[in-house]
Amino acid sequence: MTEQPAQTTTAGDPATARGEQTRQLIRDTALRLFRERGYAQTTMRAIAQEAGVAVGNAYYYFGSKDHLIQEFYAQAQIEHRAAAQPVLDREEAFGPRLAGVLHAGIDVLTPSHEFAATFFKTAAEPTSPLSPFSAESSGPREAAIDLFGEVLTGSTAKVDAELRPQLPELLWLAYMGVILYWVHDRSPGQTKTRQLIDGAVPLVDRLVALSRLRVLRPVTRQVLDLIRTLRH
Amino acid sequence: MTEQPAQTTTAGDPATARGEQTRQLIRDTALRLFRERGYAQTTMRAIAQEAGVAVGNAYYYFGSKDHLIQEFYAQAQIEHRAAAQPVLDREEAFGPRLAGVLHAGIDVLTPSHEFAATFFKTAAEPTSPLSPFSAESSGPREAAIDLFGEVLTGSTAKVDAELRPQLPELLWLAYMGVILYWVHDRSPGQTKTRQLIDGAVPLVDRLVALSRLRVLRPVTRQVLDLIRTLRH
DNA sequence: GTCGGTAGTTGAACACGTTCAAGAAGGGCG
DNA sequence: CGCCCTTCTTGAACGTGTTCAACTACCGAC
Repeated sequence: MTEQPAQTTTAGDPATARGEQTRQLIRDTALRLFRERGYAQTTMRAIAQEAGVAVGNAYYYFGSKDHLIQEFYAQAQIEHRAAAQPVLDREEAFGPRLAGVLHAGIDVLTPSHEFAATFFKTAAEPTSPLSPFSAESSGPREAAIDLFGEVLTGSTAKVDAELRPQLPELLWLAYMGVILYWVHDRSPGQTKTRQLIDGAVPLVDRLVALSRLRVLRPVTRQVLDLIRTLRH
Repeated sequence: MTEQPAQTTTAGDPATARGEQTRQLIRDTALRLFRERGYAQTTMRAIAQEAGVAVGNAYYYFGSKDHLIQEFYAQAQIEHRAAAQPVLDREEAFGPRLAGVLHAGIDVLTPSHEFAATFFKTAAEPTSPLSPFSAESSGPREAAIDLFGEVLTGSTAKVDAELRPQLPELLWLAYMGVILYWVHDRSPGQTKTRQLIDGAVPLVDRLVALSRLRVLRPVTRQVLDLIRTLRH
């Protein structure tokens, strides 16, 4: 609450300084209210009032209510990366690394399960900047794909040479599938999602290993060709 | 436009007669405007005005604007069924039957591509009655699953006995995946989606055939166990 | 210090989805 | 014909996300 005239955050912050505090204040207030009351129940007026600013001020920093969700995205991605670090340090085999990173992602999201469920509708709209496939989301998305790249590069797994460059993105896609399941998961504590991860990872692991077999080469190539055709 | 006091539609219509005409008028007007202007751009006031009724009247028949989408669902499912019939009559092999039914589904949806893209956001919300997984959508959903059941039962394909009962629902799930891709497909005429179908069907076909091999039995069983655990 | 311009801030106003108290229409029954 | 009850219809009013013209705070230039 006390005045903080000097920039105390990391030096060289590229953001223009003046409104940065207000921006963060609005963002933090919004994310807190989203968690407390849910997305639909949190009005822009409530966010503004709670943050002690005018409604229009929130719109100066965030183009719409939806854009506040993108802040949630970015933060979740950062926390996911941090939560995954111990796993990447500890595990060497591909399977445990993948499982660990997937579990870490769900760990991070769990406190926001109810809230996330309601807001994922916005993310699903293709034209929305909130879509995980959109250009506006490319930052967090690429960071996430890189994370799955690390799952791979740090592991002892031997992967088909053609498959390898595609695999991080495919694993990210699988992660999106896990999240889609998680969002719909009404089991207590989302236990089912954990079972999905533990059940699917060994299958993926086996599939990746099989992709190197000579007999399966044609199939592998067929699948990869299809994927290359389909991705943008 | 002329008065039509007597019930001229199929006799024994279970709906209460009085407001049925109004209901259909509102529904048809809404679906037309959705196609013409898009979902977000069509206001409830516009629907009411165009249909010549009061705004509140639309809410007497449809709980919300979203509920009008469910009408679209139902209609699309019926048209899909009809469009699939020739394929089911003509083809015998599993692959062509599946491909034909998938293409028929996209055929039916194509005129509404833009509109569908915007409204799928609502469908993605788990708590929404519009979710394809929701109880309220069980009618169209089960009809769709049955359609894929017909793809299977009418075909000459030999399927693993354990897999068979699960397969229709899995094929429907794959169809949902195709639609998800189609919604995001920005290629002219959604050509990419057609390529997805033509590329993925042979793989599914091969996979289904392989499921019977003794060597792959453990994997098949593992996958089926996982699915059984996960579905509700 | 004063001026000018940019960055930041305000809150009333707008369009929308939705609700609801009030009423109209219709039909069965005496 | 008059009565009552259900079904249907109305449109003003509410709360929401969003916009925007006006205003204020700050900072460098002279």
